[in-house]
Amino acid sequence: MRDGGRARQREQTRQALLREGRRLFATLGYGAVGLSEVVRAAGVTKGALYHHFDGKAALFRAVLEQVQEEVAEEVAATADAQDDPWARLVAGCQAFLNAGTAPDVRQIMLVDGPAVLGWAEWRALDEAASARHLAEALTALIDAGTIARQPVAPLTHLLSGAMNEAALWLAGSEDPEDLAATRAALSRMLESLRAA
Amino acid sequence: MRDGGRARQREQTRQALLREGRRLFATLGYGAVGLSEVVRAAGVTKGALYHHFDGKAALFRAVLEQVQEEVAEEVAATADAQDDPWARLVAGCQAFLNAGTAPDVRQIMLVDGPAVLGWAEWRALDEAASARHLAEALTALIDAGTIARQPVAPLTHLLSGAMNEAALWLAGSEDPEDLAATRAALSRMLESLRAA
DNA sequence: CCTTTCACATACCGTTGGTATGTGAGGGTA
DNA sequence: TACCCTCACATACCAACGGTATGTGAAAGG
Repeated sequence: MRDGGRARQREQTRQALLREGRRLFATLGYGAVGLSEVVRAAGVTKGALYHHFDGKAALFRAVLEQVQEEVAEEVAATADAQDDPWARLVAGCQAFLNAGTAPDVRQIMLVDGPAVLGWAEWRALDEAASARHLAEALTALIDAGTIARQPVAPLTHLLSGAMNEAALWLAGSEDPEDLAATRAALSRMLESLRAA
Repeated sequence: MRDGGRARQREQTRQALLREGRRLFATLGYGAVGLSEVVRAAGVTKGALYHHFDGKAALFRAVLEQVQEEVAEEVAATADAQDDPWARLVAGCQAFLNAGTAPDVRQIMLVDGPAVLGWAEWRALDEAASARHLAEALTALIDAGTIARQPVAPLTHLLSGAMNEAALWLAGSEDPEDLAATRAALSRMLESLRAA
């Protein structure tokens, strides 16, 4: 009775499951995490977990959505700080490179995501969260004549894949020079799109 | 006594496990495949599987190595048919795009691979099988002055990731126009590297 | 022919994801 | 305030799976 009623407690439990699930999925990987560990860390039982989520994969999906939202938000914030559409594209891409090197993002979003949910569903989530912004930015640049007119979907996937893999590599790299070199190479890649 | 001795039978059993494992991993995905299904399809028991492999992940690793060898061989063959170093790079990249759309390659090498073996080990295998060739081709082109001098590792990962994701997308795409558009976009990307 | 080895088969175990059922504290209603 | 229904879990349980320990019969070696 100290704080709010049932709804309060419900949300609190759900957040605890998401928090501990995310932490364990990120550190151990999806396959190596047992639900017993998750519920023990969250201070509840399996009954609570199955009351909030449909199963292990559903919990992971909820965690993944949360991670993707955070990444998309960070990328969008960085991009929107720029005025020029072209500068927004470049800044957004580099912001994604940064975000992708975080351990949570790396393991949950880039490594386990496609395998657990299947590539198609993972793609749908990624599309809704961040790839859509990339496609929109490219479309705007094409309409403005900055980039040669061409189908955006292939370009989106090529760039998205390039950044995903690069982020994965950078996350395991110790040489800080690699980040600068990758940014430079990515910039050159993007720059090549400007000419007709 | 009809055919060769033990060694013959041994190899036969091993190949049967690899064949059925590959088929099931490709169609159902690693997580959805039970070892009982594999051994039943191969006509042996779990004893045989654990006599040949250290476990489920080891079987998957052996299957993955086989898939990667095939892809690398196909890519190398296509590339080596070209005389010009630049033409070899372009032909090799497009051959990889083709190979990556095969269902086996898609599921085993691109989706489950990183999650099952971990990204680092998956990368090591990929490096040994195909990414090394890409890096060598880029190095040769840099030494020849065709591409501006720059670190090859970032470039390799950007291109490798771009092609992986593109292949994944193309595998699920129904529009045959997408393949042509992707090849065109990839060609433009590669072309952009020529200028200094 | 005898023995050893090898390539499996059989039987079994612990753990894990998932389910079915119990329960006690809200919280609306009279 | 007494009642009671609902909801947010806890408890108890199960089937299936990966993995292991042990048995076995045929092939190689002497």
